[in-house]
Amino acid sequence: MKIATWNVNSIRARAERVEEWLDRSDVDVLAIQETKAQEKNFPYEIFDFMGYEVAHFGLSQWNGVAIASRVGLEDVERTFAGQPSFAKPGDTPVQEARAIGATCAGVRIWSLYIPNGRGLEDPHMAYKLEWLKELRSNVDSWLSADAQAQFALVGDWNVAPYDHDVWDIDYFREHQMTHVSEPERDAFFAFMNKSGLSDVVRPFTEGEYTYWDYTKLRFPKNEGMRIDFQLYSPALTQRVKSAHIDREERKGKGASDHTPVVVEIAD
DNA sequence: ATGACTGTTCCGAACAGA
Repeated sequence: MKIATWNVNSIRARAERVEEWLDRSDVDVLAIQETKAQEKNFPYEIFDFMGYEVAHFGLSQWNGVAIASRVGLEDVERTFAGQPSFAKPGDTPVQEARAIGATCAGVRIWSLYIPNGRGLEDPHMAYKLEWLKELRSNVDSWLSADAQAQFALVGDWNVAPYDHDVWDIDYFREHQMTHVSEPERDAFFAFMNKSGLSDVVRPFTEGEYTYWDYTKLRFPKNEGMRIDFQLYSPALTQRVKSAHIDREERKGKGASDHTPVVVEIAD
């Protein structure tokens, strides 16, 4: 079984590319982030046509996550327990469309779009860190209920865990950029070090990126970042056969700025 | 080429991404 995650940066703008990619990638489950669509605008027909069931969670033109599967799609959950809300001062707090879970062929899949911290001192950074903390508390409760649980947390984590996960760490430090700060990295590594999950893609793809900014010719120069991950529970990690990052999909006109990350597990 | 982006909203400037 193949499980993929892909931040598509608008499902409507990317409809044709998503359909073509599903056709050639032969994945069984695709976790999607940044659909940028409300429910009524989601192009369900693409997935019907390609033989996938799909569950979407979208509240506005921002965020939006989905899971498409051709091996079953059960027990869909929108938001995780205790998922933090965000509100601008004076506005009503809202749980944003950043997490959707479903069980596909016995594997619990979560498609996740971790908040962008925006700036090291920005209120969104505290939101991001709290969001990761609450997510990990769910992981701990799932594993304490069943140490053999098979689940996958996949998506756009908006964290570059190691210095070599960005093209030039000095550039990031000089510009006081997010994604590489110690608190963000601590929050990310806690999923491995404290909760026992595994980044199952890195061993097969070290040195590769998953994202390249549209500006400044970042892709042709291969000035990218590794920020999209698949983190698996211990029992699911045992089933991993291989993984790859589909750099080809970033090429050409009309590509997303992120590219798909694919894992194959034993049936 | 001495700079070079993409998307949504409801028609053009604001916002967001990272």
